[in-house]
Amino acid sequence: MDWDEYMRRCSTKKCQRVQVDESFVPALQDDVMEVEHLLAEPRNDHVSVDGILYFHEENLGKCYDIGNLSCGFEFGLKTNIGGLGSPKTQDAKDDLKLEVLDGLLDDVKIDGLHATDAFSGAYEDYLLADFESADKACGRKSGPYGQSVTGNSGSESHSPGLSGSSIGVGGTSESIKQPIAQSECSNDSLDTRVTCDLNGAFRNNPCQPSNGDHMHLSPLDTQHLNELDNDHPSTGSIASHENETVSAEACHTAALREKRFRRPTQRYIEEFSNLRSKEKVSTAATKNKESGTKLHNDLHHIRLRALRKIPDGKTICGTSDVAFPESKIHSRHLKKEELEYDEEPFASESEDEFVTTKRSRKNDRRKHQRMWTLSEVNKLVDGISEYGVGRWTDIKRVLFASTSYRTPIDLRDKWRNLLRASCAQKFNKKQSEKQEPALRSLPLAVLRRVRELANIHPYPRERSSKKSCIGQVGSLSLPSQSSSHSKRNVRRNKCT
DNA sequence: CTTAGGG
DNA sequence: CCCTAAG
Repeated sequence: MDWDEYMRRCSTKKCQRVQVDESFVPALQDDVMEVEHLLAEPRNDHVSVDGILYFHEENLGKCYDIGNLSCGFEFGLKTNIGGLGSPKTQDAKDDLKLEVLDGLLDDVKIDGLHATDAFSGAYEDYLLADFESADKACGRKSGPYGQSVTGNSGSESHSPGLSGSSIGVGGTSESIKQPIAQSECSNDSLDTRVTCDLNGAFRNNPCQPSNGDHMHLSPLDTQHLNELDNDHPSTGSIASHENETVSAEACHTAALREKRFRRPTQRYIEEFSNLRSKEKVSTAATKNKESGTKLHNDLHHIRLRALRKIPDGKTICGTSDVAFPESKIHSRHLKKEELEYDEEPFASESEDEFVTTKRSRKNDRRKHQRMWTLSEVNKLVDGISEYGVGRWTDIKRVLFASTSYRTPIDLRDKWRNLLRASCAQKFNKKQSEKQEPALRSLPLAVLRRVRELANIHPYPRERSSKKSCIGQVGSLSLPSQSSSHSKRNVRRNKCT
């Protein structure tokens, strides 16, 4: 009954690509039971959309059940929202529904992957990156989100059992590899390709005419998809979609149009990701944010992919420096970003979204320098006071989990600089009033905390030069950890 | 892999 | 911020 919970789960499972299948069923057993009830033949213990859609495809005569299923979803959502008594019933419902669909979509993806190991890598990425946009492409012009799902499942869920059908999948995978190879513009090509596939599936699917059954998904989801797209919040177009039943031809022509001029530029990609991360912070309802984050991450993924395909950073086309601030091709960084990209939820500290790109392109080591904000410094200091100096990885994991930049090394460097700054300030204050540029924006509160911590956790080697500083600061409650005791001892004491 | 230290 | 050496 807990649909809210269910949908939340659906959307949060998004990134855990493989696990979804296992955890899906047990976690949501109660809810799933309803679905099963609606279906005439629940498919083993694997009750995901895949099963549903597969069923939908194979049992042509029972499309009605799908309609029922949709109704079931609708009903559940409605009742749920009603219970909440939210004034924004429509919007909320919209969100929730999208999340459901989103989660379901992911399941479809996963099943497709299971079915086709051969190209799982490319395929997975492709799906993750472009599934939504593809659906958008079709959904916006043609309507039912459900159609998109159906189409995809038609080409994918076939493969495991049926011998001949794997051709379709193979074809798909083949066609996607090429766009990916085109690196930066992969988004575009993939979109159109997927759209085509979808259309093919539609046309071949005898159930297609019956899509009026779950047509009621269309208007709202269309709207939502447009919002997701968020480039053009097409409020007007929704009305036009409202009452018309879109035909398959319409979808087809729409797809063709998409193919012709939908070409996301790099600027689009970048703006998109930035916008996403910014807006999510301020406006977005919490429900929406998973989807948005995913989209954002997808874009990020695309970018990474694009970067990887290019042998040398310099060969990226001219605008790349603007589009990809962190486009320095450095294996270490790529690896790191890739590792952490999925835990990068629209950096809640996107205040510091700007990257200081003052230095330009060439042979510049500090290509993506990011200014440390006050909040970051505070977090760092907190972390140090909690974990001690030297546990940079821990600090990063706990306090900087949301900021994928800022490696543990960065934290350490920053701390080093902070120490230096605090020392310098002390020093300068004593000597003269002239301030070092380093501590211009450093509030005294932070400075004091830094100094305290500097007393408690002497920093390696810095001590020699620092000792003079902190010695003057006054030994707060330090017995005598001065010289002979190395910092290691201090740390060990703290640990144990 | 993580940290320290130096550039 | 980057690189390298050391544990």
